[in-house]
Amino acid sequence: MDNNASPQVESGETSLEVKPDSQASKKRKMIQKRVVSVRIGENVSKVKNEGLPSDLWSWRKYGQKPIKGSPYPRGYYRCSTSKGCSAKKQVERSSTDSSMLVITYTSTHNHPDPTAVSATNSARKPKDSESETETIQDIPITSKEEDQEHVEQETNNTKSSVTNEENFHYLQSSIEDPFKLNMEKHHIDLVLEEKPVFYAAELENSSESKSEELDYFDELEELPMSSSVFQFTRSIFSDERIPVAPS
DNA sequence: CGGATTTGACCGGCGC
DNA sequence: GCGCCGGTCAAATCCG
Repeated sequence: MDNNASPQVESGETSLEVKPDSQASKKRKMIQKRVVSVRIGENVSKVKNEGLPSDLWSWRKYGQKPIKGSPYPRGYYRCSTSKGCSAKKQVERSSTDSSMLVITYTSTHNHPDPTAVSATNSARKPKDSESETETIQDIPITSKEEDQEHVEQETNNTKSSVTNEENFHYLQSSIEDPFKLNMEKHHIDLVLEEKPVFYAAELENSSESKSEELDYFDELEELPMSSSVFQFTRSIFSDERIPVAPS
């Protein structure tokens, strides 16, 4: 079941994935969302090092639904650390790049970092951060998308600094439809295994976001690697890699 | 036995 | 007004 890349038969939309219309549409109310693109290797099942900085929290999956336009389903996670925590996370796979993970964080935590109390910021727990891995293994990593143009394979090529910049802008501008990126066939040539390739923060002051702002800032503190990520991203442009988070 | 995960159904919003 | 899509809840199941 590897060549089955057309499970979009839930509504009768037998048409191809060529549906460049699901964009420019603001779904519901746009709240503050943070989209983090992470590139993973094929041996993700075993690689359980420090995943995402925000993954320190415990996530409980509360739903999963196939997304139109993507052969991979999207997993919905909720913070299980605290009962009153409204923090949510959405993990989905790239439609063209099965090695690319798109994690969307919504809302914020209402409790202190549980790991920070025991793991601080220099040591991590070799047990958590599995929610990510599980989601990955749940999806067939068999990248046999020859039905289109198998162009995402060459993504490993090094020397697309320009492309990187484009992607960067794209992500920053269109955070609500990262899929467009995939369609662009321009991927970031990263050589990382499980490191955030990109970090975008989108604040939407629709009407009244008073406490939310505080939360947002508070969250920044939760991400000790946020600065590192940025630094890392910049390094990519210089075709240079820096060892993040020493084991 | 408890907690987490899974899968299906239901609801809400938006588009046409 | 109807249909489509995304998101959430709830019950059942599995694992620790």
